Amino acid sequence: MAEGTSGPRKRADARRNEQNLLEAAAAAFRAAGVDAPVRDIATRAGVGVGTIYRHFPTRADLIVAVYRHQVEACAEAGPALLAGSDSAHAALRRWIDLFADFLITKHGLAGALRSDDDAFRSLHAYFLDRLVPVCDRLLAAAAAAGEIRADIPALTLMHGVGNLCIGADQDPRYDARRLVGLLLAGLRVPEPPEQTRAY
Amino acid sequence: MAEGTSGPRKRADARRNEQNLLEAAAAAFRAAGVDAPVRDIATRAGVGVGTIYRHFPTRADLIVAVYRHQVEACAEAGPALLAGSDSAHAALRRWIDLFADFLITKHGLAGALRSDDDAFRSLHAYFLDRLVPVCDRLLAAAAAAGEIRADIPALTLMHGVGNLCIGADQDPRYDARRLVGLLLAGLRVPEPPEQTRAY
DNA sequence: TTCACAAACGGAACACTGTTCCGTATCGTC
DNA sequence: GACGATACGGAACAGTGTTCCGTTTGTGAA
Repeated sequence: MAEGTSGPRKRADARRNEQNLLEAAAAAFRAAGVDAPVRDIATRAGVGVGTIYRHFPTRADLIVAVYRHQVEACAEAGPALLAGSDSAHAALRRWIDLFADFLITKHGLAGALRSDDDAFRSLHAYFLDRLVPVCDRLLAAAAAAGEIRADIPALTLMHGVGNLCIGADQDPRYDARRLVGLLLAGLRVPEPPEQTRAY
Repeated sequence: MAEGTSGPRKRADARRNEQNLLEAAAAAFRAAGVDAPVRDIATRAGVGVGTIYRHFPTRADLIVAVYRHQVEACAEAGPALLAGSDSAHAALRRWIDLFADFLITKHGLAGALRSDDDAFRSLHAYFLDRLVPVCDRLLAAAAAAGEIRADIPALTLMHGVGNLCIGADQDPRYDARRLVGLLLAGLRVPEPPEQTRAY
Protein backbone atom coordinates (compact mmCIF):
# COMPACT_ATOMS: atom_id res chain seq x y z
CA MET A 1 0.00 0.00 0.00
CA ALA A 2 2.31 2.71 1.18
CA GLU A 3 5.16 3.53 -1.14
CA GLY A 4 7.91 2.38 1.11
CA THR A 5 6.76 -1.12 1.94
CA SER A 6 9.95 -3.13 1.59
CA GLY A 7 10.07 -5.59 -1.29
CA PRO A 8 12.27 -5.28 -4.36
CA ARG A 9 11.91 -2.01 -6.19
CA LYS A 10 9.61 -2.15 -9.19
CA ARG A 11 10.89 -1.87 -12.69
CA ALA A 12 11.22 1.63 -14.05
CA ASP A 13 8.64 1.16 -16.77
CA ALA A 14 6.19 -0.23 -14.21
CA ARG A 15 6.59 2.81 -12.00
CA ARG A 16 6.20 5.11 -14.96
CA ASN A 17 3.06 3.33 -16.10
CA GLU A 18 1.55 3.44 -12.66
CA GLN A 19 2.07 7.17 -12.56
CA ASN A 20 0.62 7.65 -16.03
CA LEU A 21 -2.32 5.53 -15.04
CA LEU A 22 -3.03 7.64 -11.98
CA GLU A 23 -3.00 10.80 -14.02
CA ALA A 24 -5.07 9.28 -16.79
CA ALA A 25 -7.60 7.95 -14.31
CA ALA A 26 -7.87 11.30 -12.59
CA ALA A 27 -8.56 12.95 -15.94
CA ALA A 28 -11.06 10.27 -16.97
CA PHE A 29 -12.85 10.54 -13.64
CA ARG A 30 -13.12 14.28 -14.08
CA ALA A 31 -14.49 13.87 -17.58
CA ALA A 32 -16.76 10.87 -17.19
CA GLY A 33 -17.02 10.12 -13.50
CA VAL A 34 -15.51 7.31 -11.51
CA ASP A 35 -17.27 4.81 -13.78
CA ALA A 36 -15.20 5.84 -16.78
CA PRO A 37 -14.62 2.80 -19.03
CA VAL A 38 -11.41 0.89 -18.40
CA ARG A 39 -10.45 1.16 -22.05
CA ASP A 40 -10.72 4.92 -21.95
CA ILE A 41 -8.36 5.13 -19.03
CA ALA A 42 -5.96 2.71 -20.70
CA THR A 43 -5.98 4.74 -23.90
CA ARG A 44 -5.41 8.00 -22.04
CA ALA A 45 -2.47 6.44 -20.27
CA GLY A 46 -1.14 4.87 -23.45
CA VAL A 47 -1.18 1.36 -22.02
CA GLY A 48 -3.16 -1.83 -22.55
CA VAL A 49 -6.04 -2.80 -20.32
CA GLY A 50 -4.01 -5.62 -18.84
CA THR A 51 -1.65 -3.07 -17.37
CA ILE A 52 -4.46 -1.41 -15.48
CA TYR A 53 -5.50 -4.64 -13.86
CA ARG A 54 -1.94 -5.51 -12.98
CA HIS A 55 -1.46 -2.25 -11.10
CA PHE A 56 -5.00 -1.84 -9.78
CA PRO A 57 -6.80 -5.17 -9.54
CA THR A 58 -10.16 -3.57 -8.83
CA ARG A 59 -11.64 -0.24 -9.71
CA ALA A 60 -11.78 0.55 -6.05
CA ASP A 61 -7.99 0.32 -5.85
CA LEU A 62 -7.67 2.82 -8.63
CA ILE A 63 -10.18 5.22 -7.13
CA VAL A 64 -8.56 4.99 -3.73
CA ALA A 65 -5.15 5.66 -5.26
CA VAL A 66 -6.45 8.68 -7.15
CA TYR A 67 -8.20 10.25 -4.18
CA ARG A 68 -6.05 9.05 -1.31
CA HIS A 69 -4.48 12.46 -0.74
CA GLN A 70 -7.83 14.15 -0.46
CA VAL A 71 -9.27 11.54 1.85
CA GLU A 72 -6.24 11.85 4.08
CA ALA A 73 -6.57 15.61 4.08
CA CYS A 74 -10.18 15.29 5.08
CA ALA A 75 -9.30 12.90 7.86
CA GLU A 76 -6.62 15.22 9.15
CA ALA A 77 -8.90 18.22 9.02
CA GLY A 78 -11.10 16.71 11.74
CA PRO A 79 -8.89 17.20 14.77
CA ALA A 80 -7.70 20.52 13.39
CA LEU A 81 -11.23 21.84 13.11
CA LEU A 82 -12.05 20.58 16.55
CA ALA A 83 -9.09 22.46 17.96
CA GLY A 84 -9.77 25.63 16.03
CA SER A 85 -13.53 26.06 16.27
CA ASP A 86 -15.66 27.85 18.81
CA SER A 87 -17.82 24.84 19.43
CA ALA A 88 -17.66 21.16 18.70
CA HIS A 89 -20.85 21.45 16.73
CA ALA A 90 -19.34 24.11 14.52
CA ALA A 91 -16.35 21.86 13.94
CA LEU A 92 -18.60 18.95 13.09
CA ARG A 93 -20.58 21.08 10.73
CA ARG A 94 -17.49 22.33 8.95
CA TRP A 95 -16.01 18.91 8.70
CA ILE A 96 -19.18 17.44 7.25
CA ASP A 97 -19.25 20.27 4.74
CA LEU A 98 -15.71 19.39 3.77
CA PHE A 99 -16.64 15.78 3.32
CA ALA A 100 -19.77 16.59 1.34
CA ASP A 101 -17.89 18.99 -0.90
CA PHE A 102 -15.36 16.34 -1.64
CA LEU A 103 -18.02 13.85 -2.66
CA ILE A 104 -20.08 16.32 -4.64
CA THR A 105 -17.16 17.42 -6.77
CA LYS A 106 -16.19 13.86 -7.73
CA HIS A 107 -18.64 12.64 -10.34
CA GLY A 108 -20.26 9.45 -9.24
CA LEU A 109 -18.04 8.89 -6.24
CA ALA A 110 -20.88 9.07 -3.76
CA GLY A 111 -22.78 6.58 -5.88
CA ALA A 112 -19.82 4.23 -6.11
CA LEU A 113 -19.53 4.34 -2.34
CA ARG A 114 -23.05 3.01 -2.18
CA SER A 115 -22.78 0.44 -4.92
CA ASP A 116 -23.19 -3.19 -3.95
CA ASP A 117 -20.73 -4.16 -6.65
CA ASP A 118 -17.90 -6.25 -5.27
CA ALA A 119 -15.37 -4.10 -7.06
CA PHE A 120 -16.32 -1.20 -4.82
CA ARG A 121 -16.29 -3.01 -1.51
CA SER A 122 -12.73 -2.02 -0.66
CA LEU A 123 -13.43 1.58 -1.62
CA HIS A 124 -16.22 1.62 0.88
CA ALA A 125 -14.01 -0.01 3.48
CA TYR A 126 -11.23 2.50 2.98
CA PHE A 127 -13.48 5.51 3.33
CA LEU A 128 -15.11 4.07 6.40
CA ASP A 129 -11.88 3.01 8.08
CA ARG A 130 -10.33 6.37 7.53
CA LEU A 131 -13.19 8.74 8.14
CA VAL A 132 -15.61 7.15 10.56
CA PRO A 133 -13.25 7.44 13.53
CA VAL A 134 -12.72 11.10 12.73
CA CYS A 135 -16.43 11.71 12.50
CA ASP A 136 -16.92 9.77 15.66
CA ARG A 137 -14.62 12.04 17.61
CA LEU A 138 -16.38 15.15 16.37
CA LEU A 139 -19.73 13.64 17.17
CA ALA A 140 -18.63 12.60 20.64
CA ALA A 141 -17.23 16.04 21.37
CA ALA A 142 -20.41 17.77 20.28
CA ALA A 143 -22.50 15.32 22.25
CA ALA A 144 -20.34 15.77 25.33
CA ALA A 145 -20.88 19.51 25.04
CA GLY A 146 -24.61 18.89 24.97
CA GLU A 147 -24.90 20.43 21.53
CA ILE A 148 -26.36 17.44 19.74
CA ARG A 149 -28.04 14.16 20.40
CA ALA A 150 -25.71 11.36 21.30
CA ASP A 151 -27.57 8.50 19.71
CA ILE A 152 -26.56 8.68 16.09
CA PRO A 153 -23.56 6.51 15.20
CA ALA A 154 -20.89 8.10 13.07
CA LEU A 155 -21.27 5.36 10.50
CA THR A 156 -24.94 6.12 10.06
CA LEU A 157 -24.35 9.83 9.75
CA MET A 158 -21.63 9.39 7.17
CA HIS A 159 -23.74 7.02 5.16
CA GLY A 160 -26.51 9.55 5.23
CA VAL A 161 -24.33 12.44 4.16
CA GLY A 162 -22.78 10.30 1.44
CA ASN A 163 -26.18 9.33 0.17
CA LEU A 164 -27.40 12.90 0.11
CA CYS A 165 -24.47 13.76 -2.14
CA ILE A 166 -25.42 11.24 -4.80
CA GLY A 167 -26.35 12.90 -8.04
CA ALA A 168 -25.70 16.34 -6.63
CA ASP A 169 -23.81 17.31 -9.74
CA GLN A 170 -26.52 16.27 -12.15
CA ASP A 171 -29.52 18.31 -11.22
CA PRO A 172 -29.10 22.00 -10.51
CA ARG A 173 -32.42 21.97 -8.67
CA TYR A 174 -31.02 19.53 -6.15
CA ASP A 175 -29.13 21.22 -3.35
CA ALA A 176 -27.30 18.49 -1.50
CA ARG A 177 -25.47 20.90 0.79
CA ARG A 178 -28.76 22.31 1.94
CA LEU A 179 -30.06 18.87 2.86
CA VAL A 180 -26.85 17.99 4.64
CA GLY A 181 -27.37 21.16 6.65
CA LEU A 182 -30.89 20.04 7.43
CA LEU A 183 -29.62 16.68 8.61
CA LEU A 184 -27.12 18.36 10.89
CA ALA A 185 -29.86 20.61 12.19
CA GLY A 186 -31.94 17.54 12.95
CA LEU A 187 -29.08 16.35 15.08
CA ARG A 188 -29.49 19.29 17.42
CA VAL A 189 -32.97 18.64 18.64
CA PRO A 190 -34.19 15.75 20.75
CA GLU A 191 -35.99 13.12 18.72
CA PRO A 192 -39.67 14.01 18.56
CA PRO A 193 -42.15 11.61 20.16
CA GLU A 194 -42.43 8.63 17.88
CA GLN A 195 -46.02 8.86 16.78
CA THR A 196 -45.32 7.24 13.48
CA ARG A 197 -42.92 4.47 14.33
CA ALA A 198 -45.64 2.14 15.63
CA TYR A 199 -47.74 1.62 12.57
CA MET B 1 -50.87 5.02 -20.84
CA ALA B 2 -54.18 4.43 -19.11
CA GLU B 3 -55.96 1.26 -20.09
CA GLY B 4 -58.91 2.89 -21.74
CA THR B 5 -57.18 5.20 -24.18
CA SER B 6 -59.20 4.73 -27.39
CA GLY B 7 -57.34 3.10 -30.25
CA PRO B 8 -58.08 -0.35 -31.59
CA ARG B 9 -58.02 -3.07 -29.00
CA LYS B 10 -54.75 -4.97 -28.87
CA ARG B 11 -54.53 -8.53 -29.98
CA ALA B 12 -55.32 -11.14 -27.34
CA ASP B 13 -51.82 -12.63 -27.28
CA ALA B 14 -50.34 -9.18 -26.92
CA ARG B 15 -52.52 -8.44 -23.92
CA ARG B 16 -51.68 -11.77 -22.38
CA ASN B 17 -47.98 -11.24 -22.90
CA GLU B 18 -48.11 -7.80 -21.39
CA GLN B 19 -49.72 -9.23 -18.30
CA ASN B 20 -47.20 -12.06 -18.08
CA LEU B 21 -44.44 -9.55 -18.49
CA LEU B 22 -45.71 -7.41 -15.63
CA GLU B 23 -45.87 -10.39 -13.32
CA ALA B 24 -42.49 -11.68 -14.42
CA ALA B 25 -40.94 -8.27 -13.97
CA ALA B 26 -42.41 -7.90 -10.51
CA ALA B 27 -40.97 -11.26 -9.55
CA ALA B 28 -37.59 -10.48 -11.08
CA PHE B 29 -37.49 -7.11 -9.34
CA ARG B 30 -38.20 -8.78 -6.04
CA ALA B 31 -35.49 -11.34 -6.61
CA ALA B 32 -32.78 -9.24 -8.20
CA GLY B 33 -33.82 -5.63 -7.90
CA VAL B 34 -35.07 -3.27 -10.56
CA ASP B 35 -31.88 -3.82 -12.54
CA ALA B 36 -32.74 -7.45 -13.19
CA PRO B 37 -31.38 -8.51 -16.60
CA VAL B 38 -33.81 -8.17 -19.48
CA ARG B 39 -33.24 -11.76 -20.48
CA ASP B 40 -34.20 -12.99 -17.04
CA ILE B 41 -37.49 -11.16 -17.19
CA ALA B 42 -38.14 -12.44 -20.70
CA THR B 43 -37.43 -16.02 -19.65
CA ARG B 44 -39.68 -15.75 -16.61
CA ALA B 45 -42.46 -14.47 -18.82
CA GLY B 46 -41.81 -17.08 -21.48
CA VAL B 47 -41.29 -14.50 -24.22
CA GLY B 48 -38.39 -13.23 -26.29
CA VAL B 49 -36.53 -10.07 -25.43
CA GLY B 50 -38.03 -8.31 -28.43
CA THR B 51 -41.43 -8.64 -26.84
CA ILE B 52 -40.31 -6.76 -23.77
CA TYR B 53 -39.09 -3.84 -25.80
CA ARG B 54 -42.25 -3.78 -27.85
CA HIS B 55 -44.41 -3.43 -24.77
CA PHE B 56 -42.05 -1.42 -22.62
CA PRO B 57 -39.58 0.55 -24.74
CA THR B 58 -37.47 1.56 -21.76
CA ARG B 59 -36.84 -0.04 -18.42
CA ALA B 60 -38.47 2.96 -16.83
CA ASP B 61 -41.73 2.12 -18.58
CA LEU B 62 -41.63 -1.36 -17.15
CA ILE B 63 -40.83 -0.18 -13.64
CA VAL B 64 -43.54 2.43 -13.75
CA ALA B 65 -46.04 -0.16 -14.94
CA VAL B 66 -45.08 -2.55 -12.18
CA TYR B 67 -45.26 0.01 -9.39
CA ARG B 68 -47.95 2.33 -10.68
CA HIS B 69 -50.55 1.13 -8.22
CA GLN B 70 -48.30 1.71 -5.27
CA VAL B 71 -47.23 5.13 -6.43
CA GLU B 72 -50.84 6.10 -6.93
CA ALA B 73 -51.70 4.80 -3.49
CA CYS B 74 -48.91 6.86 -2.02
CA ALA B 75 -50.09 9.94 -3.85
CA GLU B 76 -53.63 9.43 -2.65
CA ALA B 77 -52.52 8.89 0.92
CA GLY B 78 -51.27 12.48 1.10
CA PRO B 79 -54.60 14.32 1.30
CA ALA B 80 -56.06 11.52 3.42
CA LEU B 81 -53.31 11.84 5.99
CA LEU B 82 -53.65 15.59 6.02
CA ALA B 83 -57.35 15.27 6.75
CA GLY B 84 -56.93 12.59 9.37
CA SER B 85 -53.93 13.74 11.37
CA ASP B 86 -53.69 15.96 14.41
CA SER B 87 -51.17 18.25 12.82
CA ALA B 88 -49.90 18.92 9.35
CA HIS B 89 -46.43 18.02 10.50
CA ALA B 90 -47.61 14.63 11.71
CA ALA B 91 -49.26 14.07 8.35
CA LEU B 92 -46.09 15.05 6.55
CA ARG B 93 -44.08 12.79 8.71
CA ARG B 94 -46.36 9.84 8.10
CA TRP B 95 -46.49 10.44 4.42
CA ILE B 96 -42.73 10.63 4.14
CA ASP B 97 -42.49 7.39 6.09
CA LEU B 98 -44.85 5.81 3.60
CA PHE B 99 -42.76 7.03 0.71
CA ALA B 100 -39.50 5.91 2.30
CA ASP B 101 -40.91 2.49 3.11
CA PHE B 102 -41.99 2.08 -0.46
CA LEU B 103 -38.53 2.88 -1.74
CA ILE B 104 -36.68 0.82 0.83
CA THR B 105 -38.65 -2.30 0.09
CA LYS B 106 -38.03 -2.14 -3.65
CA HIS B 107 -34.47 -3.28 -4.27
CA GLY B 108 -32.56 -0.66 -6.17
CA LEU B 109 -35.53 1.54 -6.92
CA ALA B 110 -34.16 4.50 -5.00
CA GLY B 111 -30.92 4.10 -6.88
CA ALA B 112 -32.66 3.89 -10.23
CA LEU B 113 -34.48 7.09 -9.40
CA ARG B 114 -31.12 8.77 -9.07
CA SER B 115 -29.45 7.22 -12.06
CA ASP B 116 -28.43 9.53 -14.85
CA ASP B 117 -29.11 6.79 -17.34
CA ASP B 118 -31.48 7.92 -20.07
CA ALA B 119 -33.55 4.79 -19.61
CA PHE B 120 -34.55 6.00 -16.17
CA ARG B 121 -35.39 9.57 -17.04
CA SER B 122 -39.09 8.92 -17.46
CA LEU B 123 -39.19 6.95 -14.22
CA HIS B 124 -37.83 9.96 -12.45
CA ALA B 125 -40.31 12.19 -14.22
CA TYR B 126 -43.26 10.02 -13.30
CA PHE B 127 -42.39 9.89 -9.63
CA LEU B 128 -41.82 13.61 -9.52
CA ASP B 129 -44.97 14.53 -11.42
CA ARG B 130 -47.10 12.36 -9.26
CA LEU B 131 -45.60 12.85 -5.83
CA VAL B 132 -44.03 16.29 -5.66
CA PRO B 133 -47.39 18.10 -5.73
CA VAL B 134 -48.62 15.88 -2.90
CA CYS B 135 -45.53 16.57 -0.86
CA ASP B 136 -45.82 20.22 -1.66
CA ARG B 137 -49.30 20.42 -0.19
CA LEU B 138 -48.21 18.70 3.00
CA LEU B 139 -45.21 20.95 3.27
CA ALA B 140 -47.28 24.05 2.66
CA ALA B 141 -49.84 23.03 5.28
CA ALA B 142 -47.17 22.37 7.89
CA ALA B 143 -45.45 25.62 7.04
CA ALA B 144 -48.72 27.54 7.23
CA ALA B 145 -49.28 26.08 10.68
CA GLY B 146 -45.86 27.33 11.67
CA GLU B 147 -44.66 23.83 12.38
CA ILE B 148 -41.76 23.77 9.97
CA ARG B 149 -39.59 26.06 7.93
CA ALA B 150 -41.11 27.20 4.69
CA ASP B 151 -38.01 27.41 2.60
CA ILE B 152 -37.41 23.83 1.52
CA PRO B 153 -38.94 22.96 -1.86
CA ALA B 154 -40.85 19.69 -2.05
CA LEU B 155 -38.61 18.56 -4.89
CA THR B 156 -35.52 18.98 -2.78
CA LEU B 157 -37.01 17.16 0.17
CA MET B 158 -38.16 14.24 -1.95
CA HIS B 159 -34.77 13.98 -3.59
CA GLY B 160 -33.22 13.93 -0.19
CA VAL B 161 -35.50 11.28 1.19
CA GLY B 162 -35.07 9.20 -1.95
CA ASN B 163 -31.33 9.45 -1.66
CA LEU B 164 -31.32 8.44 1.97
CA CYS B 165 -33.16 5.28 0.99
CA ILE B 166 -30.49 4.14 -1.43
CA GLY B 167 -28.86 0.93 -0.32
CA ALA B 168 -31.02 0.74 2.77
CA ASP B 169 -31.66 -2.93 2.12
CA GLN B 170 -28.02 -3.86 1.77
CA ASP B 171 -26.43 -2.87 5.03
CA PRO B 172 -28.16 -3.74 8.27
CA ARG B 173 -26.07 -1.12 10.05
CA TYR B 174 -27.60 1.59 7.91
CA ASP B 175 -30.90 2.86 9.23
CA ALA B 176 -32.44 4.94 6.49
CA ARG B 177 -35.68 5.53 8.36
CA ARG B 178 -33.75 7.03 11.22
CA LEU B 179 -31.99 9.46 8.95
CA VAL B 180 -35.21 10.40 7.24
CA GLY B 181 -36.56 11.17 10.69
CA LEU B 182 -33.53 13.31 11.35
CA LEU B 183 -34.09 15.21 8.14
CA LEU B 184 -37.69 15.85 9.09
CA ALA B 185 -36.55 16.97 12.52
CA GLY B 186 -34.18 19.41 10.85
CA LEU B 187 -37.15 20.88 9.08
CA ARG B 188 -38.68 21.97 12.37
CA VAL B 189 -36.01 24.33 13.51
CA PRO B 190 -35.00 27.61 11.97
CA GLU B 191 -31.83 27.33 9.96
CA PRO B 192 -28.87 27.96 12.24
CA PRO B 193 -26.67 30.98 11.54
CA GLU B 194 -24.56 30.14 8.51
CA GLN B 195 -21.13 30.11 10.01
CA THR B 196 -19.84 27.62 7.54
CA ARG B 197 -21.41 28.68 4.31
CA ALA B 198 -18.86 31.45 3.75
CA TYR B 199 -15.72 29.39 3.59
C1' DT C 1 -64.33 -22.59 -43.22
C1' DT C 2 -60.84 -20.49 -45.47
C1' DC C 3 -57.95 -16.77 -46.59
C1' DA C 4 -55.10 -12.81 -46.34
C1' DC C 5 -52.89 -9.40 -43.97
C1' DA C 6 -51.76 -6.68 -40.12
C1' DA C 7 -49.98 -7.42 -35.65
C1' DA C 8 -46.94 -9.50 -32.75
C1' DC C 9 -43.35 -12.65 -31.78
C1' DG C 10 -38.59 -14.74 -31.06
C1' DG C 11 -34.05 -14.69 -30.87
C1' DA C 12 -29.83 -13.94 -33.59
C1' DA C 13 -26.81 -10.19 -34.04
C1' DC C 14 -24.64 -6.05 -32.58
C1' DA C 15 -22.45 -2.72 -29.46
C1' DC C 16 -20.42 -1.81 -25.31
C1' DT C 17 -19.13 -3.07 -20.88
C1' DG C 18 -15.51 -5.56 -17.37
C1' DT C 19 -12.07 -9.24 -16.91
C1' DT C 20 -8.67 -12.86 -17.94
C1' DC C 21 -4.81 -14.89 -20.15
C1' DC C 22 -0.65 -15.74 -22.48
C1' DG C 23 2.73 -14.84 -26.27
C1' DT C 24 5.83 -11.04 -26.67
C1' DA C 25 8.74 -7.19 -25.38
C1' DT C 26 11.45 -4.81 -22.10
C1' DC C 27 14.32 -3.99 -18.08
C1' DG C 28 18.01 -4.89 -14.96
C1' DT C 29 21.83 -7.67 -13.92
C1' DC C 30 25.80 -10.50 -14.54
C1' DG D 1 25.91 -8.77 -24.85
C1' DA D 2 23.05 -12.42 -22.93
C1' DC D 3 19.77 -14.16 -19.95
C1' DG D 4 15.97 -14.46 -16.66
C1' DA D 5 12.43 -12.13 -14.39
C1' DT D 6 9.20 -8.68 -14.83
C1' DA D 7 5.77 -6.29 -17.15
C1' DC D 8 3.22 -5.33 -21.26
C1' DG D 9 -0.54 -5.47 -24.90
C1' DG D 10 -4.50 -6.65 -26.73
C1' DA D 11 -7.19 -10.63 -28.34
C1' DA D 12 -10.70 -13.34 -26.39
C1' DC D 13 -14.45 -14.22 -23.32
C1' DA D 14 -18.59 -13.27 -20.63
C1' DG D 15 -22.46 -10.51 -19.38
C1' DT D 16 -25.03 -6.54 -20.23
C1' DG D 17 -28.76 -3.60 -23.15
C1' DT D 18 -30.80 -2.90 -27.74
C1' DT D 19 -32.15 -3.49 -32.59
C1' DC D 20 -33.86 -5.80 -36.50
C1' DC D 21 -36.15 -8.81 -39.51
C1' DG D 22 -37.84 -13.48 -41.00
C1' DT D 23 -41.53 -16.16 -39.09
C1' DT D 24 -45.73 -17.06 -36.68
C1' DT D 25 -50.28 -15.98 -35.02
C1' DG D 26 -54.65 -13.71 -34.36
C1' DT D 27 -58.57 -11.65 -36.47
C1' DG D 28 -61.99 -10.08 -39.52
C1' DA D 29 -63.75 -10.62 -44.16
C1' DA D 30 -65.25 -13.55 -47.85
